[in-house]
Amino acid sequence: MRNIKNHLYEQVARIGKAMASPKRLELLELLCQGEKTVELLAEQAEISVKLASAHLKALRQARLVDTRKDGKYVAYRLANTSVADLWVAMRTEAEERLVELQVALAGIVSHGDALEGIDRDAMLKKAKSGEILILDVRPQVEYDSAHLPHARSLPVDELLKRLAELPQGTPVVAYCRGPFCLMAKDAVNLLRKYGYRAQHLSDGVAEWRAQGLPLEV
Amino acid sequence: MRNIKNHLYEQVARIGKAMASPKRLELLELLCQGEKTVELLAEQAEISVKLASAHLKALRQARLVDTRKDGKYVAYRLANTSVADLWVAMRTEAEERLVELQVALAGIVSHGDALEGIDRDAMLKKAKSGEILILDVRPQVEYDSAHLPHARSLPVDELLKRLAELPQGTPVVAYCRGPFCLMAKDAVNLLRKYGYRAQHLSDGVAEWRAQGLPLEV
DNA sequence: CATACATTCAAACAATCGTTAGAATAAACG
DNA sequence: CGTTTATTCTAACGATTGTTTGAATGTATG
Repeated sequence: MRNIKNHLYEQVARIGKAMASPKRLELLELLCQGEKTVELLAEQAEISVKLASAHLKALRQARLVDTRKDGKYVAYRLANTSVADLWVAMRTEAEERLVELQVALAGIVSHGDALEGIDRDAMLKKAKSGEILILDVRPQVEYDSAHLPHARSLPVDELLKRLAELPQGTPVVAYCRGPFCLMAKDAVNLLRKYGYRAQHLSDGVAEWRAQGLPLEV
Repeated sequence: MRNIKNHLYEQVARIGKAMASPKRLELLELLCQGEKTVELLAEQAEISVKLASAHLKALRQARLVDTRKDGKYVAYRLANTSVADLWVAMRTEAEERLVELQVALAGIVSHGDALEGIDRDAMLKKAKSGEILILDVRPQVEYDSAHLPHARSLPVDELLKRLAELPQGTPVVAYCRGPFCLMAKDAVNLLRKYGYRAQHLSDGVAEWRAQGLPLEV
């Protein structure tokens, strides 16, 4: 009786343990942006390939991610979009409960920089009509994997040299991988320096989807 | 830059770490049933009071639970119902992903015993009209804290001696703390032995609420 | 077939965690 | 005021985890 119960909770704790490491959470968030190789994940999470491999193994043992051999490479992807939802739920809980996190987040976002208390449907409508421009500043491959409706891809690395592509006078809403990703914030800073009206949206595709909103592929 | 990011993920990992221990998960589930003292939690989770206290401390440091001094006792409660939602989300993910858990759960529930693929609104309607009887077999105090609409309290310990209270011929749907709790299953076995038509519902109040369904207090 | 390369495995270390036992608080009650 | 009872703190241990290093696997490509 007690043994059975222990076993049940131990199984759930496997999921918890997999999500109990900051590095693994970062890897999960990266995987929310689409399938990636070990090497790419290691680079983007700024850890060694070996360490990334070890953490990915832990995630795979908890069945949160799956692998696919692609020639020489091993591509990792989320086992299911519900894993992204769980990540978003846990991060949201942390944002609500942990003052330290609130402070840290407040520290990196300047006032007026972020779009808050948004009506997302209204935003989409404006984007559709061209009243605003939604800019996906993540790497192109992540945009290709999935992106917000009506969003245009313009990776933050290329933003400066491709500024001319942007319509003058149209307010820009930039987004990236989510609230912990600083690319959109950087993009907004740069855009403003060049005279654009720009704000960033803290949502990434995972947050968007978790709210039941549509995505484009 | 990297330090900031590390700090952000570390904060979220605090929530993950708190939910990475089977005992703590069991305590969380118990707290989903309402406020409880350390002693009661220790008893119900079948661990020492000291260990319960240590685990509760960890949960409190992750801000998942709050305490309230009640005279001689310290009462713990969930910091918010969203914590229960997170527990349900994580458990659901585990049920979907982990074969070991599926096997274990299948092993404890006999065929035809559980109510599956239910229309919950239809069930409530039947309960309201008296066509079926929803039985809350948890301890009375947990029923008092919150329970399913139209449910009647009849703790499993008292079921045998209070059998007479049940209307003859009305099918019974018993529920308890959730899918990992075996009280409803026990109740169903006992009821059937005495000629009642009975099935158990794997939902507890946390699962019910997580689906956005109403509760009574 | 041999080489290069991506990835994983194995071993090792320090750091952290789960658990128990013993001491310390802190509040109620006689 | 001292005793009892509930809870927490401290210290200690063995077990587990995160990380690095070096070796091993497996797969494309020349």
